[in-house]
This record gives sequence, C-alpha cells and structure tokens, in this order.
Amino acid sequence: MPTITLPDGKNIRFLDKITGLQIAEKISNSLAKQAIVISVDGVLKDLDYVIDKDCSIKIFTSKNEEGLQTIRHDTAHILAMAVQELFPGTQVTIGPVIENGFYYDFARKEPFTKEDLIKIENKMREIVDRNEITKREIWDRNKAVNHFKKKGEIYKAELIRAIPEDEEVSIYYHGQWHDLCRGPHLLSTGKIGKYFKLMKVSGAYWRGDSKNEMLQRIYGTSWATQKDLDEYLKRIEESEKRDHRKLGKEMDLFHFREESPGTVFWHEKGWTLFQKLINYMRNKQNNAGYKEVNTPEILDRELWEKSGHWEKFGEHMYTSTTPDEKVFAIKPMNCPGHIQVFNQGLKSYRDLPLRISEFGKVHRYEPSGSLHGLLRVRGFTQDDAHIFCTEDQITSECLIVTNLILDIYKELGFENVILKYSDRPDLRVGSDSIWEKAELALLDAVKASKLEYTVNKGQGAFYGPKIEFVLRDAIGRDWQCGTLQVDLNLPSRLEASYVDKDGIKKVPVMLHRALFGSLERFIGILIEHYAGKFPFWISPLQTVVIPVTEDFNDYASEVSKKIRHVGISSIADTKKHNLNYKIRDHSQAKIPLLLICGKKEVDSNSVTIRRLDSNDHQNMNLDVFLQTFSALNKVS
RNA sequence: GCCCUUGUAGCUCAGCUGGUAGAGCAAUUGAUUUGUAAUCAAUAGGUCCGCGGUUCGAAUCCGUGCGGGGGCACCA
Repeated sequence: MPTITLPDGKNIRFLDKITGLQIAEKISNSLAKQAIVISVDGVLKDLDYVIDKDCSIKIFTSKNEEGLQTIRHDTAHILAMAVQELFPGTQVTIGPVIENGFYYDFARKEPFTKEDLIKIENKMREIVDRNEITKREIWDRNKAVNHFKKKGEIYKAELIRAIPEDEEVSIYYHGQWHDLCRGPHLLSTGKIGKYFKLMKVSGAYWRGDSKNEMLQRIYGTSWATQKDLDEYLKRIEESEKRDHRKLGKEMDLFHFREESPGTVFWHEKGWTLFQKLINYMRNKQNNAGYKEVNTPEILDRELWEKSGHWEKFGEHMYTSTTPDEKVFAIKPMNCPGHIQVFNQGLKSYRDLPLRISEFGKVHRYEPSGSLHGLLRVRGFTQDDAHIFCTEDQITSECLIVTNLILDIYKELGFENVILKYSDRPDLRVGSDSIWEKAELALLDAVKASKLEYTVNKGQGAFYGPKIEFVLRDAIGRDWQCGTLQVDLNLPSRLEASYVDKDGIKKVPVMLHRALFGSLERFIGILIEHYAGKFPFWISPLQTVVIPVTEDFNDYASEVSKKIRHVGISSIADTKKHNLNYKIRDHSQAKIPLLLICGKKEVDSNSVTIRRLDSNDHQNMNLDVFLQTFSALNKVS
C-alpha cells in the first residue's frame, strides 16, 4: 500500500502497487498522454516501473529537460535499430544524448554515405510507425557478455564487462531488437514522434582514445514538436550566415592560402581592425600600469630547454637550423623573453609588481585537423603580459587583471562572462607544495571576482594553475578568450630574482595573462558576434560618401577628405554607378554610415546620413557631423 | 594526426553515364545622369589544385600528394 508524494507535496495512497503511467492516469488524461518518464525518489525510471513502496515522484513530459532527453535517447536507439535492419553486421557501440540531439557510434567497414542517412531516416520513421513495445529485462552479466559476443557485438560485450560489479545489467527490447542500456525509455517506439533529423556522419575513436580504432558516428537532432525542430534548423542556418570565414572573404578582411596553412594574410580592412584593437588595448594597458616591450621571435634552443618548453611542448614548436648548425626555436610563447627583460638589471621589491606586456606574434605547430579559420591558427598575435610580483600580491594582481578583462569585454559588446578554474595537470613541473600555494591564491581571486565559475580538475598549464575567461556571444555560444595563470616555476628556472626588504634575493612569482588571447581568434569571434556589422568605432571602413550624380563628385571627395582629417575612415565612391547601386553595394559591405551628397547638401554644406540596416535619412551640417562622430571614435 | 567529404573564371556555382568548358555577379569599354538596396549593352577572362596512371581521348575513372569543409583526437 504505497503512499506517493507528488511534487506539490500532496500525498496519494494506493491500495496496491502501481506504475508511473497509472499514477498519471489518476491525475489527468492529458498528463497520461503526455507523460514520458518518471522520477522515483529522484531516480529516473520507465513509466511502467512498478512502485510498491512509499516514495516521492515527479512525472515529466516533453516540456521538461528530462522528457526531451528521454526522447533524444529513444531516437538514438531507433537510429541504431534502423542501421542494423538496413546494414546487418554493423556493430553498435554507444549512443548518448548531447546538446540539441544525440549521436550513435557504429563499427562498420563501409562508410555511411549521405544517401544512407536518408535511407536510415526513412527506416526510423517506419520503426516509429510500427510502434514497437519497449521491454526492460535484467540479465546475468556473463549471460549478457556471451549473448552479445555470439551475435558478433564485440564492443557491446566489452561495455558490459566494464560495468561495475554492483550495478545491474539491464537490457531494453524494442520489439525483437535489444540493446544494453541504462534507460529509461518511452513505452513504445511510436511515442517519440517524428521531429528528428540525421545531421552528419563523422569519425570518432572508440572510447575517445586516438590509439583505438575509428568508428563511424551519426549525429542527429530530435525535438518534442515540429516547430522546435524547425527553429533549431533555422538557428543553425543563422549561425552559418555569421561564419567569420565567409564574412571575412565577403568583407575583404583576410584570406588563407595553401603555402602556409593556418596563418593569416590580412587585407587592408582586416589589418585596420587588427590595429584598432591593439591601439585600444594599448591605451587600456598603459592606464593600468603596464610597460610594453618587444622580444625576439627566434631564440636559442638552450633557452627553451631551460624553461621546460622543449620537453613539455617541443612537438608543437617550429624550429630553424642556421647555416652554422645551431638550432633556434620560433617562439610559441612570450614568457621566456619577458623573463629575460626582467632579468636585465637588479630588481628590488620596490619594482614589484612589474607588468610587462607585448603584442607578441607566436607560432605553434597545431595538428592539421584542428585548424579552423581564424579561430585555430598556427601563427597568431597574443595580447600577452607577464606580471612579476610577490606571493602576497598574487590575489590583488589577479583581481586587477579580472577587472581589466571585464571592462574591455563589456566595451566590445560582451556582457556575459564566466570563469573556468583549472588546477594541476599530471604532466607538470614544480613541487606539490608550490602548486598548493599557487592554486589557493588564484582560487581566492576567482572567488573575489564574484563571477560564476567552474572547476576543471587537472587542466592547468604545466607550470601553474589557471583561470580562463569565457564570454557568451550574441547567439548564445561560449568562447574561451582571456587567460590568467599563476607561475611559480618558470622564474626560478630562468633565474629571475629581486632583492627583498631584508636584503635577500628572492624569486618572484610570475602571472601570465592574455585578455583577448589571440587577436586573430578574437577578431573571428567579433565578426561572428556582430555578424560583420561592427559598431561604428571598430569598423574598418566607417563611412562612404556617395554623390547622387557625377556633378557632386568633387563635393563628395572633399567631404570624405574632411572626415578622414578628424580620424574617421572614409572613401568617396565616385565610380560610374547610380545611387541605388552604390547603396546596395556598400550596405552589403556592412559600412556603418553612408553619406549621400547631392544639390541639397552642397547648398547647405551638409551630408545626409543613412545608417546600416535603416531607411531613415538624417540630414546634418558637415561640421556638426564631424564633431559628433569623432567624439564616438574611441580609437582610430 | 585519424575518419568522411570536397577542390572548375576574382566571387558564387553548373558541367548526366569519359569526346580538351559554361552561367550570374565582379572587371574593362561604351551609352545612360539618375535622391536611398542591382540601368542597359558589348568585351575580355580558365595549367578544370599538383603529380602519376587507365584510355584513341580525362574536368569527368583510378592512385598519390597538397589545401578546404564536417567531426574525432589535440588545444601546453
């Protein structure tokens, strides 16, 4: 006689054992129809799970995250079922739910083609129509292993063997087809609806290990309604439109070429953007007490051996052998160079904290498959700085850095920032006691920032723990940009020291920090965030002056020149095209302001402003225009 | 690096089962002089990614290298 507690606190007493579905039926018909899965004392169960003792329950529908995830999980099963019906001999492995959908990994010699995906999707709809009944059974572990082995399902057998001894081995049936699975599942295949779509096939290593064989992964998406599915597909389309590689080409910002994969050829407009960001940052950093320096791009191998990079990072480093057989490395980081700057002259505790910054171009040999437009390159410019300080200054310096980062992100249009804190990795230099100290000081700063943060165990740099700054863009995607790392190892390896109050030489703590991280990458993110429509002050070409007819070419050129003189970029478009053509042309080039000049403007010494994506025309006296807009120009 | 996929004019793309290439836009020239998202016409433009093979004949088929794309792994 179980007493069931509902989410609202009400108790219902049943005379006999009962299932989730029966409870839903008792509550309302519509709930029974919509019910997908039930939690019993916080554990998700199938709707036909038999409840025979007191407990509290909650019934989920597709409107809940739990319900939607169950739908996706079921869709993954139906995918596996469809694949095995169409392609006998294909082995199934795992098929989890992921953000917006699911995937399933298969072992099969022949690759799945695009046409196969269509066939599979049709088969899946057929299986939904067949409405196969779901059944759950608990099997003996050895029986299960042998069963799947006999069927030729080597991977499944291995998965079962890996299940901890104290856990049950549950098998789910959908009709005749069955699979090892923790569940829960919907009561039949008809319940998932048909709001799914197979998205793509790709390779994926068995158990995520690159030493293992590669399986074929089919990605899919699955939703509660057709509307949700359509909206999701629309969202993907929208983000493709923002792709910085596409916009970079269209807007003539940069290009890549075969001779040097993973490095950027910046065009005039892209480079203007680049320089604007550097100037903006330089100004901010000067105000925050940084000293900008510049250090060599190529340094003797010995230095990198001493710093530990050669051993820990060597496979990602470019090297160069000179005619006299000396080996130099092209810097993958700026830190050793900055320590050498610090090492010039005797430093006192009074010099600390010493903040050395550099817009340093570094090269890292990234795996070919990881390259991705501006977002992952082999040659890039860091807005790098190293702060030499005492242990007592760590937390306060970290806070200054955090505030600087947040200020800059905000001005560039990113309001949402979270922190990721990472502690010691397996592969590292330095003693445990030193790590202990560094981790605690950095964590203090994280907590003091009052920002939301996550902890990533074992993800720190080889020389110290770190914080990463993650910002959220206009369409909700997260990007890791800034980083702040405590380093208690490198300074001593490269013999940095300062004279303390007591006259004794001590090793300073070094903080590594980058705000954008990589300028290249940050520009990629900016392009996607703004969909190429940059705010006026960042835009690489801010104004185009358009004469209504050729008669006004001279006036347009003159206006354009005056605009350039107040530090706003401008060209006059005196080409032989009509007004409409030019407006369309420059609107597509995403120029923030178009200035139209005709008889009216000449007579009144004015311009008519047309803003991007707006049909409003605003006439303004030229001098007023120059004054108003140069004031908006934070950097030129 | 691994799996799949892809590479044709400056750009976007067409070119079926092998018979040495085509469109739109851009460019150039000419006409048009236009008030807020494409005026009209003519002209020019190609090592069909590189190398090798099959074939009488390869943009097309096969092999290989390089690059791009989607993932996986990597991201100190």
